[in-house]
Amino acid sequence: MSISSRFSVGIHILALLELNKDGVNTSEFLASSVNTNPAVIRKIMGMLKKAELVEIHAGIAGAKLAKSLSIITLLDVYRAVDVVSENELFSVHENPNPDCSVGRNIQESIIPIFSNAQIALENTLSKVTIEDVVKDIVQKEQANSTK
Amino acid sequence: MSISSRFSVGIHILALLELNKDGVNTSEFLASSVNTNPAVIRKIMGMLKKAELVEIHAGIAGAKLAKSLSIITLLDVYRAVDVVSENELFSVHENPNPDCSVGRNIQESIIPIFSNAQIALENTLSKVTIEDVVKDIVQKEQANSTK
DNA sequence: GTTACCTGTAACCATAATAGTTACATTAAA
DNA sequence: TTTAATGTAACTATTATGGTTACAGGTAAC
Repeated sequence: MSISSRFSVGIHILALLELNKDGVNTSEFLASSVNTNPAVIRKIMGMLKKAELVEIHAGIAGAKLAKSLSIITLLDVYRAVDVVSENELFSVHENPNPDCSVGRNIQESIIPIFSNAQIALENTLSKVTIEDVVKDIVQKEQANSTK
Repeated sequence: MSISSRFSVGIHILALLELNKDGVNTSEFLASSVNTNPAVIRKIMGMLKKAELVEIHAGIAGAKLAKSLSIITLLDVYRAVDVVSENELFSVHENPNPDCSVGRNIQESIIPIFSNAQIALENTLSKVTIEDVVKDIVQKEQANSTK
C-alpha cells in the first residue's frame, strides 16, 4: 500500500503559500491549485496548523507560513499530516505461535530492522526543506520560460 | 497507512523453513506458527515461489528454501510479496492545476525526493539477510534458555 | 446589527486493500 | 483408488482514503 497523498498535498500547500505569499490563500484558492475539494484542504490545513507550520484563523480568509521556509523539512510535513505513525510503517503479524521458536522470537527480531528502514526513509525526508522544493519549482519555471 | 504484514509473514516463513529444514513444512504447519489460515500461507508461498525463493510442488507436502539463506535479503522478500510497487511507496496527488506554477511543477519536483526516500528504505532492507534473522532468533533462544 | 464570506467540522459515500474463510479442482504418493 | 497436500477462486468484514455536502461559528465590511 501507499503512503497517503495528504503528504504530497501538504508539500504543495506550503510551497504555494510561499510563492503566493502576497495573495490571499483561501482554502478555495489552494484547492483549485491542488485540484480537489476545499474541505479536503481545510482538513489538511488543520493538521499543518496543529504542527505549527501554518497560521490560519477561523473567519479570516487566507493562510500564511508560520515559520521560515528553510527550517520546514519534508519530515515535519510528513509527521504533521499523520501519514505514518511512529514505528508503524511496516506492520507485523500479530500473535505468532509462542510454542514455536520462530513464533516466539520473530517480532523482536524483525521490529528493530523495520525501525531502521523507517528511520533511513525519514532521515532522507529530513534533509529536504520546503525552501528546496520552492527553489526547484522556480528553477523549473525559468527553464520552461526560456524554451 | 502501513505496509502489509505479508512482508513479515514472508520473513517468518523463510526463517522457519530453515529452522525446520528437516521437517515437513506444509502450509498447515507454517500457518500454525504464524497463527493464520493455511490458505493465507499458500497465497504468500505462491509469491515466494514465483520469486524463486522457495520450492514447492502441487500435491507434494512441504516446502524448502530454493537458495542459500545468506543470499536471500529482506529486500528480496519485500519485492516478492509485492507490498510496495516500484516507486510507489508515496502517492502523489493527481491532476494538479497546470495553470498554477506550483501545480504544473510539483509532481516533477517531489517524485525524485520520494524516490530517494524509498531507495534509502530499500537499501536498508537489502543489507539484512534471512540468515541474519535466523541467527538472531537462535541467539535469542539461547539467551532465554540460560535464564 | 446585519450581511457576506471564510474557517472548522461532522456526517456520509464510493472505492480499494487487507486479512481471513470456505470450498474445491488439481496433483502426487501410498 | 484412496489420501492428503497444493493452487485458486469466491466471498466477507474491516479499515483507510479521498471526496462531497452541509452547516455551525467567527470576523470584517457595510
